[in-house]
Amino acid sequence: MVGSIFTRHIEKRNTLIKNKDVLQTSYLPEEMPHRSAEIDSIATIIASAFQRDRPSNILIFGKTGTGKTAVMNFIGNELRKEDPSGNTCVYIYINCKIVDTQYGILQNIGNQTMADSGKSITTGLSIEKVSSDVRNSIDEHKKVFIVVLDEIDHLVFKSGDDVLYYLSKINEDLKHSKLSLVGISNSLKFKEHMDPRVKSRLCEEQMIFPPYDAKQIEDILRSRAVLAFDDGILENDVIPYCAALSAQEMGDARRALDLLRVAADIAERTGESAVTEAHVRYAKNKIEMDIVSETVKTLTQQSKTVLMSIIHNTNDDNKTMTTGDVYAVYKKLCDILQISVLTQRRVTDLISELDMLGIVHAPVKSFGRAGRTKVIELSIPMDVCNMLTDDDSMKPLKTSKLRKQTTLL
DNA sequence: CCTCCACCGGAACGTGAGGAGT
DNA sequence: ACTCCTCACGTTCCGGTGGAGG
Repeated sequence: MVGSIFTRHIEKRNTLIKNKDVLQTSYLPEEMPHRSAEIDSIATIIASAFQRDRPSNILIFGKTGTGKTAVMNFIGNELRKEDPSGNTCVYIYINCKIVDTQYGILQNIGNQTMADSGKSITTGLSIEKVSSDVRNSIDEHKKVFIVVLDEIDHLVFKSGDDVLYYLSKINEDLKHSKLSLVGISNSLKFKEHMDPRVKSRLCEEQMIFPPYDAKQIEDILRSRAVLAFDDGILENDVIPYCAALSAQEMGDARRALDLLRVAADIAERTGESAVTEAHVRYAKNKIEMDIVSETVKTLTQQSKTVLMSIIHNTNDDNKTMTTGDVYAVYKKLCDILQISVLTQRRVTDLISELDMLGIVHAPVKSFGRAGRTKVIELSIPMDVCNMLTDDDSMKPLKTSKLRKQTTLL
C-alpha cells in the first residue's frame, strides 16, 4: 500500500489559502491600518526609555478586537528593532488572563529578567521573598523595563490590586533600573476596584481605542487577504459581509478575522474553488457553537451538575426559574450522580459564574412578598444537554431509566 | 408606611493539593 | 521529616434588600 491515511487528504487539499498564519489573530502585521495615531502617541511616551528616563505608566482601554494587544506587541517589536541587544530597554508582556495571581505576575517578571543568568523563581516562596528577589534582579540589570499587563482588569478582579501597588511604587526602591507599566483593559469599570493611590499612579497617561467601524474592518481584512489569498478566491461580497457582521459586534476585528479564516477553511475542506457569503454564514454558526461547547467542556463537575439542573428546569412554556428551583433539582441530581451536595450559598456562586460565562442569564429580581432571588434563564441552545451527557462524569444521567426519573422532577 | 419573603452576597475560616527550603 | 508558602474550593454565619401586600 502506498501512502498513509493522510495522503488522500493532502492530495485532495487544494490550496485556497496561500498563507494561513496571516489570518490568525496572533499574527503581527507589518503595519496596522487605522491605528497609526495610537501607535504614535504611545511611541512618544515610551521613547523616553532610550534616554534612560522612566516612561509614564499608561492605561489603555478599548473593547475586544480593537487592536490594543496587537498595537502593544507591534511596539514591543519596534522596541527590539531599535535596541536589538536589549541594552537599555526590556519589554515584558504578561497576559493576566493566563497569569492572574500576585505570585504569578511576580514570578513571570522574575523569570523573564533572570532568564539570562540561568536563575528562575519557583513556587512555594512567600510573596515578600519573591518581591525582593524580583526587585533585586531588576535593579541589577540597570535598564528600563516596560511591563505590559494585558487584560489587567482580570487581574484586579481576581486578585486585587496589591501587585499593582507594589509594581507602581517599585521605582522608589530601584537605584539603577526603572520600571514602567502599561495596563491593557477592555472595561473602564475596573478602575473602581482599585485603590485611589494605585489608580493615580497607573493612570499617568490614559488612552482609549475606539471600536473599528465596518469600513475600517474591511481595510484590515483586505490588507490580510492580499497576503492570504490569490486573486479571485474570495467572492466580492465576502469581505464586506465579514466586516458588517463583526461591526455589529462592537467593531471586533478579531471576530472578523476568525470569520474569514473559518469560512475559508470550510470552503477549502469541502473542496470548493472560492469562498462565498454562505461559507461566512456557516462559519459564524460554527464559531458561536465552538465557543459554547469549549466553555461547557471545561466546567467542573459541580458546575456541570448545576447547569444540568437548569436545563432540566427549562421547558417550553416556562423558560425561567429561581435559585430555589435549581437547588431542589440539583440536590436530586447529586444523589443520582453520587457526588457531594454543595450548600445553596456555593450553588448561587456557581450560577453567577455561569452567568459571567454567558451560559445562563441570571439577574436578581424582587417579587415583593414572594421574596427576592435570581431569575435564571438558559442563554445557549438546549443542544448542550447532549454535550453534557456525553461527558464521562455525567454518564449516570444518560441511561433512559434515570433520565425519565430526572425529567419527572 | 411597614412587613416580610426568599434569597443575595460579604467575610472569615477550614481543608487539602502542590511545591520549596532546611 | 517537617515547616512554610499560595491557591482553589467549600462551609458557616449573618446582615442586607426590593417591592407586593397589608
